[in-house]
Amino acid sequence: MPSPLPSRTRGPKPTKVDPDHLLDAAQAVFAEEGLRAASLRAIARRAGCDPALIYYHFASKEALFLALLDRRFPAVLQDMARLAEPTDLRPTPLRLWDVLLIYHRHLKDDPGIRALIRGEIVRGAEGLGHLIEDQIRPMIGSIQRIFEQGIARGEVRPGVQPLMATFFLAKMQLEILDVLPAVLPLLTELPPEGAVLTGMRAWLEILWRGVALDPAAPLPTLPSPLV
Amino acid sequence: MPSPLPSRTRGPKPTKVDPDHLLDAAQAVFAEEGLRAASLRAIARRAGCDPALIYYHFASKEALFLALLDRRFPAVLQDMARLAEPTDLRPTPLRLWDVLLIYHRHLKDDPGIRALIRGEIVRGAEGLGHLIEDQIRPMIGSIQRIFEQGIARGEVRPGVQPLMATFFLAKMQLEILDVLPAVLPLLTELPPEGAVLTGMRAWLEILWRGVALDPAAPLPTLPSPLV
DNA sequence: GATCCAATTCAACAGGTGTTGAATACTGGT
DNA sequence: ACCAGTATTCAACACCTGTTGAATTGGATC
Repeated sequence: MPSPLPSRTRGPKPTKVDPDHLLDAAQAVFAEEGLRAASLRAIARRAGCDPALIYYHFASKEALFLALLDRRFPAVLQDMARLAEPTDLRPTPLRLWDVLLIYHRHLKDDPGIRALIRGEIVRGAEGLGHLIEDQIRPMIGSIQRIFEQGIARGEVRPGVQPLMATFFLAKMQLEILDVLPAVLPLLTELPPEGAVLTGMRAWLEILWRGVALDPAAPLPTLPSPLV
Repeated sequence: MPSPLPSRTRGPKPTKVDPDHLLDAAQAVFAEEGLRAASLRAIARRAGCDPALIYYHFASKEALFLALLDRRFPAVLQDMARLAEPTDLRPTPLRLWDVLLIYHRHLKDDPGIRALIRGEIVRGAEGLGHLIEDQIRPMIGSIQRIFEQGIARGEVRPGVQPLMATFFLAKMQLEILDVLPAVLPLLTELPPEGAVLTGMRAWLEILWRGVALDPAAPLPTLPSPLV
């Protein structure tokens, strides 16, 4: 026995750890710990592999995070773009409600990405330039267009600035998804379960009355999200 | 010369480093780096002293942060309580505008505290219990009362839920202070200087029309903040 | 002048971080 | 049977973190 101990743990596993599985783990850890506090070791532990393996699939921690975003954003962007098509002639409040539903559908379970859109995108993370250009700006453009079409169709007050309204609509929805379920039970006796949906309806009602040309007109019934 | 070198750097400085100066430095670093990333070494560097000195005045990093909050909150709370007194018979939109102005005045230069109110308060930081009980809950209560009084006075729609409206009003103001100056130049050619005030006015206009009993009534002129 | 205390720094600790180079094992092709 | 390539781990690097105990100094008090 010349060699001290032939270790048997190295080499490929019976079932490969594909990059998508790593992204799942990363998403979960980012969600729990926050962006900065999430460590590669924690992510690797979650994925059941060694931290070094992450570097086999991704160039760095930042690249891992960017890959996470690149996986999620296109679907949101696409949904939003479809919603903004001028051939959609439904009442504007219904379309705005759909904006909220799209966020709800795609971002409900991904606080990491919400945190990014929320603010992390502003300061730092140099590699984000392409994301802002390719995904976020068009997404905002889509919502903005819904407001513009609403003005043209005589449903929205002409005094409303579409970009501001977009900012308000989207930002608040992120807050509703993020903190309302945590904050509402702190302030009332309400259970957190219905908090998000309650908040969304209350928000759209106030926002719509705020921007509508005829605020006295009744809101159409807002369908619940499909679960 | 028996001793190698009698160091002359130790001992009290000619001018004492008082705890308030440490808090100033801490606030600045928390603002720039974010809560988690702000290191005691960076704070000490900013304050021009050794990291260990921080432990002479504060028990831990968390205690330092809590002291920072305890220094800022009472003034906000007091302003808000005064504003909510039922003897204030000015039009409700003017009072809501004052809510925004109070946030603007006290939190404009303190992103660390804004970040805390925004979300950090939810997850983690065990020592925050007393703050929520003593400062934040009464603060929210004050705003809520303004809405309730507005309903009683026939200015606000009775359908409006005061707590939800409070959440929307305050949350959005934090977003306006926080990200609007950074995000607006990214999306338009507008300079960041006027972004906050423009955003605040646009926000109050939409929110007020959204909650007013008579949304057609014109907004009173909103005074600019005193700088 | 000796003594005490408050204020400050130094040097180190233990632990965590992102990252890398080398070693290893399995698989498929020739 | 060899070889190449792919996927995986190990062990270490340099650095940063919050925190602490001991050492030091200056001023006030006795």
